[in-house]
Amino acid sequence: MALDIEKLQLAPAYRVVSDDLRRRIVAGSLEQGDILPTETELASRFGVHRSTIREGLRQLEQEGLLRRDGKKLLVSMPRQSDLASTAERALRLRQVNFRDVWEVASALEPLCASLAARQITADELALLERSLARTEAVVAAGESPVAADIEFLDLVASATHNQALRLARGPVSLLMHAGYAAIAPALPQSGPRLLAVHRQMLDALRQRDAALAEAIARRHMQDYRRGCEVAGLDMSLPIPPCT
Amino acid sequence: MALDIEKLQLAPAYRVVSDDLRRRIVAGSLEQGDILPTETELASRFGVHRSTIREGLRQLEQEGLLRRDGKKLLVSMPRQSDLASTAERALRLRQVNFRDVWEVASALEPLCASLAARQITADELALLERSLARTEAVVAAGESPVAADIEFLDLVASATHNQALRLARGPVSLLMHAGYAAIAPALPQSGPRLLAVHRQMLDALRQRDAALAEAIARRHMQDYRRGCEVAGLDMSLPIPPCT
Amino acid sequence: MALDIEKLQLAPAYRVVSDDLRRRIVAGSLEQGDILPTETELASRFGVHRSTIREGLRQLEQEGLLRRDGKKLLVSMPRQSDLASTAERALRLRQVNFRDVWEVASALEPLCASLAARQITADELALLERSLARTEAVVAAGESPVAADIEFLDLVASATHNQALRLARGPVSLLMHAGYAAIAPALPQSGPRLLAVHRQMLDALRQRDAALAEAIARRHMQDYRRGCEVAGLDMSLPIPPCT
Amino acid sequence: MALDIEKLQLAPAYRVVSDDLRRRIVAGSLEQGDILPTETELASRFGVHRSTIREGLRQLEQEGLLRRDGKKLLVSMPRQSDLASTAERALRLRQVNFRDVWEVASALEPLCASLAARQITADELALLERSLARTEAVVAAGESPVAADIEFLDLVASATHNQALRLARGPVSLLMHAGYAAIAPALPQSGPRLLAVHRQMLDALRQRDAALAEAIARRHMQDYRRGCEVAGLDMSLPIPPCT
DNA sequence: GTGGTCTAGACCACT
DNA sequence: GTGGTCTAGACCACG
Repeated sequence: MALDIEKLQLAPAYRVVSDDLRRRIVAGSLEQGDILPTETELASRFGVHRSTIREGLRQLEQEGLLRRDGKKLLVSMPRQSDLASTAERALRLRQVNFRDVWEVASALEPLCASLAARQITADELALLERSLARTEAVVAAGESPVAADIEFLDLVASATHNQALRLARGPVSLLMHAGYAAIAPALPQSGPRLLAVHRQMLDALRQRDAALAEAIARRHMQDYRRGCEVAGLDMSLPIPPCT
Repeated sequence: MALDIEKLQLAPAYRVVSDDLRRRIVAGSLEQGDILPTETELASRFGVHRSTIREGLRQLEQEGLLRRDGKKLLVSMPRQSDLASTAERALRLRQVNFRDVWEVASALEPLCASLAARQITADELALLERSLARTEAVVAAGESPVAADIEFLDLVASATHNQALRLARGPVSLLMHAGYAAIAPALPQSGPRLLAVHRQMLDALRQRDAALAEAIARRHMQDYRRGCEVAGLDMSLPIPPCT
Repeated sequence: MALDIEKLQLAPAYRVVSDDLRRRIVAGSLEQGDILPTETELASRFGVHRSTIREGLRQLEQEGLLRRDGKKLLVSMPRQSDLASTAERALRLRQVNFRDVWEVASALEPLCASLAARQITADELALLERSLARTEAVVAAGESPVAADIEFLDLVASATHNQALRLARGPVSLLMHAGYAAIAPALPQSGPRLLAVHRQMLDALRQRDAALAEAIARRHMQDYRRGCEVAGLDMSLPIPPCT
Repeated sequence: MALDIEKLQLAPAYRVVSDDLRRRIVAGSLEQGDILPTETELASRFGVHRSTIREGLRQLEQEGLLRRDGKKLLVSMPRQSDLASTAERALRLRQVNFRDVWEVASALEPLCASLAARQITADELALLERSLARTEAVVAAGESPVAADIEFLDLVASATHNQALRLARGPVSLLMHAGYAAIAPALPQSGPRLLAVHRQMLDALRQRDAALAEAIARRHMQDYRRGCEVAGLDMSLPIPPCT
């Protein structure tokens, strides 16, 4: 009597559902923008209860592969911003400090600038110009230029057309934002200084001058560090957990 | 009779639960490794149904703040590897190409090397030595050195003690891995070459020579690009969606 | 977007276990008398908890495919007697009456006798002789001959080598037993009368005289009915639920 | 000091539960169709864990005294069909052959017919008429009349109002069905022939002619045997173990 | 919220 | 050590 018994592996129904749909999305048999059948329909197709379907869909939504638009359930790409905020939260929890973030940003932002100078389109230049105009208004009004800087840098990053780069700098950008917001009030000059940098960067990009753009970005990052020193901020301090 | 009725809390009960627990975790009153009470216990403490508790816990699990070990529910930090694999999947779906990934890696890996040279501990050096020994065995056996390279670089990244950097390079590392695996079979010299780089890097780190380590990392990244050329791989090709 | 989704079929682990083992038994890869591994061993082989194994084994035990002998778990055939007692209980619950049982017995016992006369072996004849001897002792002692009659008739039924017949008459025999036991005390002659019938039957079987054996069985059944009349028993009364 | 110690209660808790409930059912304090409290409720009433309750309930379910309808647990009688299928499986495992089954059926079906002729009600006659009409349609369509024959004979058996008889013939009927299904395709005349027998039987029952009904049933059984001969089926072959 | 299922671990009795 | 029993708690699917 030789019993050759295999180990059982039992996947719960909701995981079978989510795995099946994920496979179809990744494999391309469900394309971005496709509308899924109703939950009831899916329930009857899979032969399980609607709750089970919902449990599976929940997972895919959180992965960003599905998105709800009104009542419709659309196949979608995970949004860079969703991933960024998740990562940002994780980093804050791990008590990442300003210096760590700054170090990474110092590597990525010049790369962004350099690549953007090579890849940027006219449309993207126009977007940057509009952003610059808004920044001028903000600075003229004496308001905090932090949000404006973030917007500008995000646009530059977009202009690289490098998804991996955008994804990598996403959370770093958010955290730099937080750090900058902490010191900006103590630096009355930060607004005009920022504005000048943005103008130089836009010029460099217009001229497709990658080396110049990169140098400006590098200087911009140095400004941050100098700002911290001037403001008396210890870069070893962790960025506080938000929320 | 004047009824002063409070505005209804529109936050669903499960969100109250998850927010409360998240606050305790973030505030440190629940520490990493702590075991939560049973769901039943939580349900009675919060005065809600167990299903509600479960819904709240689910949210925290997906945030990575809770982790199940067997039946136990422990407080935990989000794992870098989880975030990395999610991000990796997203990038593959967006059909990121080898060049994009390589560009980012070329910025981050030298930074890793440089910082690691300054921050690495004796223990971490020992880990790298063991990794190198394994790589030697793998290369001697003529097996693929891809996994060994990944392991080595991950250890270097850990030695920076920079969470932001580790998180940013996580998905990039996974994708480089995939790209390297695609070309390695066509490059019989890649094993010995890799081994030499690892040895040089370990030496540089031992000597705390940041500039040298950075230079080696830069050269390592150049090797990748040259490998692609030799293997005839078009770096504009998207990395295929896995799984 | 054509979604061709298969219905999920999720078998619980304990059913996978029982189905797997049942298949092996029915297919013959586990033979009657084989000893199964311990529950703990099975649990580790299947990769599930012992409780899950027990749940699966329970099913097979109740089907009669497994039997416990001390600590050992043996592969076995379902026993006719188990099925009979289950059926007997069901019939009592449904308040089956003496007449119903008698009617069925009147059809089956003569058939038993007839077939036994054709199929009986020497060994079986010997068993019947020993049974007859015990009956003589019982009757001589003035004890109740009910059990003796049951034993004799069961032996005759066995001698038909017809499993379907044995199974069909099983519960009927048990209930006749109960009915007979109710009236026997009121019939002092029943012992000797029974003994005479057994002797005649044994003779008929020895001579392989199917017609005679059948006639004797028929008469035997008539004796039961007459006994009821003599004892003043209303055959429409239900046989009481036992236990 | 005299210690009078009672024998320990060796009955396990789950058995106390099942015995208690069985007693209530058999005694009638729980009637057929009554709904039991939830398992949780029973657990708290008996003061044991839910698993223990479940163990007890399982026993009663397998005895057929309880039945689940959706989530409800109702008191019920054991179903003849459950017992029949268990017995059928046992017989197949024991490799019962066609002849054995046929022999028993030859004794029981005529008895059914005879008793039914005496006991049948107007309602039951109407059911038989409807069954006959369906059979006519099936035969006219050239489909297999096997299921129709089973239905008709089961209705006749029901009309005897003899539970013992119905229970005894249950598994035999199932196995005859299997045997008939095996040969029916080879007998193009079997449909019309069957239809004629059903019509005659219905007439005999309408006229309450027990002797005629019995004779028709006897002939019907002979038809089966002849069918086997015509189809070239060896009646000594075992009916194969199903599933 | 209910039942079905699974895991985990414990204690006892046998042996 | 093995099986029998019991408790506890958790996950899952359904409604």
